[in-house]
Amino acid sequence: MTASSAGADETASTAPDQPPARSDGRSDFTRLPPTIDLPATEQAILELWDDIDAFEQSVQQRPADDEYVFYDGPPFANGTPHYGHLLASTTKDVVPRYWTMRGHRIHRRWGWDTHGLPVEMKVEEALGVRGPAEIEEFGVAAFNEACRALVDQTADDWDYVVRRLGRWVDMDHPYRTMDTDFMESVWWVFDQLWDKGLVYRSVKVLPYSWGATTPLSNFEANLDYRMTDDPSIVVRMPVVAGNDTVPDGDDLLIWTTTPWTLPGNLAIGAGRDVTYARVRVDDDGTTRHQWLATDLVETVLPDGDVVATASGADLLGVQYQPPFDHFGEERDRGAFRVLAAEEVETDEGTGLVHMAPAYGEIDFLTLREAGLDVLIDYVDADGRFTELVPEVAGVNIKEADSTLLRLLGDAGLVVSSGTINHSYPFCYRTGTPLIYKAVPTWFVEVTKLRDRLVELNHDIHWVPEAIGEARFGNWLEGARDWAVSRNRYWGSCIPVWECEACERQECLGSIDELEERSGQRPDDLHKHVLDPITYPCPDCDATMRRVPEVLDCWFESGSMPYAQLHYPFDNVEQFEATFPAEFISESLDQTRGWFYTLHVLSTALFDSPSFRNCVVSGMILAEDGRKMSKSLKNYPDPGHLFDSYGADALRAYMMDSPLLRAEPLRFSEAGVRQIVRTVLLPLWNVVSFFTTYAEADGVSMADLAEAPAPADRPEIDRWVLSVLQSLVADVNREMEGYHLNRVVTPVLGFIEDLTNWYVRRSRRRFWRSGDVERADTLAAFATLYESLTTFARVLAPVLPFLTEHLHQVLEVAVDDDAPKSIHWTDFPQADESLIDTELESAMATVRSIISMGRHLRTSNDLRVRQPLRTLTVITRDPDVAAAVASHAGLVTDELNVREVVVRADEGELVSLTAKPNFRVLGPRLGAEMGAVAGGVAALSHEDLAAVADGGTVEVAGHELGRDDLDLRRDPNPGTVVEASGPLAVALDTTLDRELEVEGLARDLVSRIQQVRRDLDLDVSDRVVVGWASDDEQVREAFARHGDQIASEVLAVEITADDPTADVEVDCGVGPVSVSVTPVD
RNA sequence: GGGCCCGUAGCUCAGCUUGGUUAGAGCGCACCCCUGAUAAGGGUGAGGCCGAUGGUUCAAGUCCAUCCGGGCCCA
Repeated sequence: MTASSAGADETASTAPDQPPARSDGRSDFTRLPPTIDLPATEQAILELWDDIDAFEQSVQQRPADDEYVFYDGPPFANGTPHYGHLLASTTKDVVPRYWTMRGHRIHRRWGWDTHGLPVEMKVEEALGVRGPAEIEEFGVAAFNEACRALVDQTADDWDYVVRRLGRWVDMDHPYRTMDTDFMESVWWVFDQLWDKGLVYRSVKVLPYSWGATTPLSNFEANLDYRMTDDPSIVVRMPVVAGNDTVPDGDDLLIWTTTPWTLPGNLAIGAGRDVTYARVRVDDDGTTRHQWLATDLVETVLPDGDVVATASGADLLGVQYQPPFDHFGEERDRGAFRVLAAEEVETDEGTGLVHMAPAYGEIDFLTLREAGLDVLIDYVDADGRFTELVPEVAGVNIKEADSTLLRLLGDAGLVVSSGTINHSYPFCYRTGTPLIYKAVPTWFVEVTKLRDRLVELNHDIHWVPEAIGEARFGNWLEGARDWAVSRNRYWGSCIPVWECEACERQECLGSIDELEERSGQRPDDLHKHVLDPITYPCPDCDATMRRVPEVLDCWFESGSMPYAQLHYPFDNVEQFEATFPAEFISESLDQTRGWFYTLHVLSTALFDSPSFRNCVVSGMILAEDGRKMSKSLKNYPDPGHLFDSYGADALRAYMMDSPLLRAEPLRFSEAGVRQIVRTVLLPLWNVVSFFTTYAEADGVSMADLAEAPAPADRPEIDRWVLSVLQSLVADVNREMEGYHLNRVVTPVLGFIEDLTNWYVRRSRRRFWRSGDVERADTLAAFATLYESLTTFARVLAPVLPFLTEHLHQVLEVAVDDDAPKSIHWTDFPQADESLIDTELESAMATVRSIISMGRHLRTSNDLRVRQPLRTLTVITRDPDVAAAVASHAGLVTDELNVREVVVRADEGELVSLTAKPNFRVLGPRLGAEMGAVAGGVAALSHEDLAAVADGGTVEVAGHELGRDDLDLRRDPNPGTVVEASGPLAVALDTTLDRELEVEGLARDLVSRIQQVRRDLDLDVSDRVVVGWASDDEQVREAFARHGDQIASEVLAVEITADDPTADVEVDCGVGPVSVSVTPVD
């Protein structure tokens, strides 16, 4: 796959009409075909990297004392990689590759998130056990070992994909959250929080399955929603201590679908801003006044009369009589009052919310917010009422509904009663209805850290910036305490031991501490190993047992900076030298995930952020705008993309997308294909072009070394080198700012400049048989060589494969001292001395003139081969005039005109018109803008010409100068003129015999070249051309332009009236035949 | 329900921070050119009530409000 100089010998050409090369005439380069099999090339590069140990070397070659720290955010070790992972892996590869090339040593250690519910669920499925009860019956030890085995076996899929993508990361020495060292550090982290008083145990209202006698995760709770019938009742609660708005004896109406929670009612929630109505109802001769949200009067009390309204705020504090009076003593602690609740809905129910804090999270939080630290839980683990509610003690809560309803009815409290058919969660394992129930839970007191979290967030450079301010910042400001315990099995354990008798609690921070207490030193810290380890209570000598919960696996992810190094038990110096990380990157969904937990833990432990730069990427959607879905098959298989287009294309496609601005991308295979067509193939074509002519011309590295210095090269060379150096400066600036999405677009622009302008304009200079100076040829080769090698390095982080291939072909193959991989080289730094902004802008002007000239040719049906006399550029802008003057040859050549002239006055070709410069005049004129705009439109060409020359004109009482107007040039009717901005170009379309014959000569060249191609001649083969024609113009063309034709088609001789001329060619004139015979 | 984000040409996206009157690019499409990069290359053209409505302003794709559709996270 790499070019070797050995194969170049036999094809070196020695053109007879050229001075001998100063080298031995042999090229160091071997011609490469214009087509390339990108996937196959990438495979070969992968092997090359293995052979030279490219990744490891790229790290080791950089100084150990100049480390750049990157943290890998671990993927869950289950399932196979999807596009989100490919995106993350690309970002996590591009940035470290760049900073490596900038001279830093970057260890890139892969991480595996091994714990948590997804793994457990998979194992449950595989083992055929479902839910906690069955797991415990099956045996926690066996279950956990099955989880461990599953994690071990998922690594292989990843290995292939990550390698194929070209990501350099050490997967042989990953950190894994299930390794004992990692888990011990997690203990240490937890113990630090404990010592700082940031850990407490409280309760959290969770989905609970009485069938499985266990709380479930939200994920599990969502697994089995069913439509089901439940009671739907409205109950009145009489006011016993009202206020100015709500008199004693009025009723507050609440609605519930869970009558079993009514005995637990401790408060009623009202929305402060909700409007409530006092409704008079006459029922069986009794008149009642009942309160509910105004919006719901129609629905709940259609026969009532609204007699008053009040806002929710007016209801607060009103005391009422609960429907079951088992916990009356709670009134002294603030219960049975109307409290302010958030998010009160008024589209169903009554707008007054029944609150049973043990059985609803909102209820719990609302009461706590109001300072009511009360919790009544009368439901046992099996879902039965306890003795706290004697009427139904021992009865399943759902089955008690009818009894409770009857009791309420007897008490005259039921306002309405019916059933509702709604979606309700069921236990995915036992099929029993889920309830919400307060469960003991461990918390980290994040609220105490909140201010510091917000402050330290200001030290983090977020890309895009708004994420840090808005999304993450808001989240931090609203942070609540973090529930870190899970009632599960496969995870790090909460390292708290508790005395059975006296409830003494001890948090252990290391295995050493465990050994001190218990005399045991386990080599594994999973639940099934730890739970049997007990020790006597230092206070009362009873047994200390570990609390049963495991840790939220996000706690481990957030502990990763410490735990991956087994800090503080090992690597203390290394940790201190490398914390916090320079760079991390994940997608938007990690705002509340990894980004958050990293930040919370490092703030708590070290009062520091844990990362300095964070690139947040968007979510990848399928092409139809929906989520990528395996069942819908609405996205291409990554393997198919690798095989069809290669990893470089996929990488560049993702980098050059809204994803790097944290916006969603509709993933499209066509987009990947487009990268191949617009980036990879054109770039490769240039390489092929270079090697083809370097070989044909026998250009060697020694020759390139003799090329003129850049400052002494032709303008087109200096231009492309200037553009390239500007690009280098831009790319460095954007990479330093982590704006990865701003890298590919300017790169595309350079490819356009290089291929469609530099190579196209310079093509003849590479062709030694042409009539060009040796120095000029070498300047062109050297410029193109330098451009390609520099450009390859600029692109190396994004396109590691193709650029490596270029490096091998253009550098390694010709220079024994070249670094063996492009990824071992240094990233280019802009050479300011090569940047000539005036030249760049002059060239841009000239290109725009040429583009306008082409337009004129097209619209007047004049083929480019037909020479024309004159192109006139009309401009009053001295910069434009200067640009044309210094590039006149370029314009005449590109547009095939004899001369280009510049003039300032528009004459009869163009009329000046103007629009107001709104940006300038708007603020000055305000409402008069409209009148002035009308006046400006009516200005004459002469008025405007005066303004264009620096004068002024009065419009609607305002003096307007050149900066106040936006001058345009409109072609006058009947002219061949194109106008844009400060200039116009006019084409003289007059043809005469001389021009026509010259055009014909060019056509003849083109036709003869086609014959050469048909004969499969090599680009440097010499020929004898014969021709025969009676056409007068043809004879004249050969007579007057024969030398030129011969030179163009490499004819050593042209024979007129050749009887062997038998190839008919069509030049739009009389019949012509030619013959082309190679000579050797 | 809340926070953040997206909605511009058939498709994928610029432009929105800092409002300025002719809204750009690429792909696709149509037509043309070139034929010594050739299973390439170049040019030209058609194609848009800038998600909707209301507001601010001399002026709104751009700012504000509401709504609709989609996404992520949270409830």
